[in-house]
Amino acid sequence: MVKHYTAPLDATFFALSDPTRRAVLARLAEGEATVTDLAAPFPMTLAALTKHLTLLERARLIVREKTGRTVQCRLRAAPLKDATDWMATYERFWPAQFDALDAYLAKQTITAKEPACPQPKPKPFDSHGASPRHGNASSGRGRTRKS
Amino acid sequence: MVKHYTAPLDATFFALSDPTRRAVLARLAEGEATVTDLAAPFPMTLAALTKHLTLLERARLIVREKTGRTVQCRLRAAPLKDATDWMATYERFWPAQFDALDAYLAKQTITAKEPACPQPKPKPFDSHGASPRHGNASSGRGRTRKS
DNA sequence: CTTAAACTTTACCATATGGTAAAGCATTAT
DNA sequence: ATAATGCTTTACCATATGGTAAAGTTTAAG
Repeated sequence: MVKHYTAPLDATFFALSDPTRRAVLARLAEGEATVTDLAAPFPMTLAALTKHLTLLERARLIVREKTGRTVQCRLRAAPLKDATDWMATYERFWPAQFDALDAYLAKQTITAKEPACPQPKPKPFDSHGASPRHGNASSGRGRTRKS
Repeated sequence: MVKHYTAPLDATFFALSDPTRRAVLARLAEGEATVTDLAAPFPMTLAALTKHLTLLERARLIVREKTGRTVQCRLRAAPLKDATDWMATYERFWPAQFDALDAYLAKQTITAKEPACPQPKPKPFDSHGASPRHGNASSGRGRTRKS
């Protein structure tokens, strides 16, 4: 019944590939909640949500703890770090951007007289015409409703 | 036949949930390659790999361009930025960590004499070993706090 | 012209999702 | 004791994966 994942990242990325599950994580980021609480916003049965929770738990993104009749769910975001680390490997292929470190170094370069270090300009490999969008990028949070 | 994704992130994360596809991206990070080149390391038919490539293309993580008889595939990592941005929302729930900026500041504080310059690591790609377990210490991106 | 290469497409399969409905099971109210 | 809560589990379905084998298509060689 349960797919055999060859690597933890398989489960992590798969768990994140569903909008309902991402919304559940977003909700849990605000604090633990019961299964019924989590199910409330969605147009699906409790049974369906239980399945999603099982997947999230398998990916170690949440933990469920039964307390009497209810079940408290809590976020466990550690796997997200590994996933982010993996993606960071491809950072130099992203469209141009600035983050805290870039800003920090840029500031150093500008204010400080010393030309810090020759910035390793991310080799433009291709610059794939993608627009140099900056800011957010449609982050999750907004529970993408599926109906 | 093709699943209808409610959001781009669905396709991105799903594409990343398979070790073969992650290995393909790793290979493409070293430069474009033909379908046959990409298929070589895997114990599966070309037809099977074509399916993976179709999924990757659907997620806009690669582009295929037919040149004569062969098809060149190129990486398009832009979607990874959106995915990373989404995960960054949960950074405060990660276990204690150090990223490039932390390391930089720590170094400044501890050995204030060092010629501060976060070296761009050589980027050790796990050659499509399907197990991207490189313990990369989170490369620093992540600080992408919007707002 | 004929054949081989390099892919893609088309059946076909087995399994996992994503859902629902209904039955189970503790636990808590009444 | 009985009924209602809060989940989970068990069929059951439809669809998408992940693969294979075999046929189809271009394009390049001989």
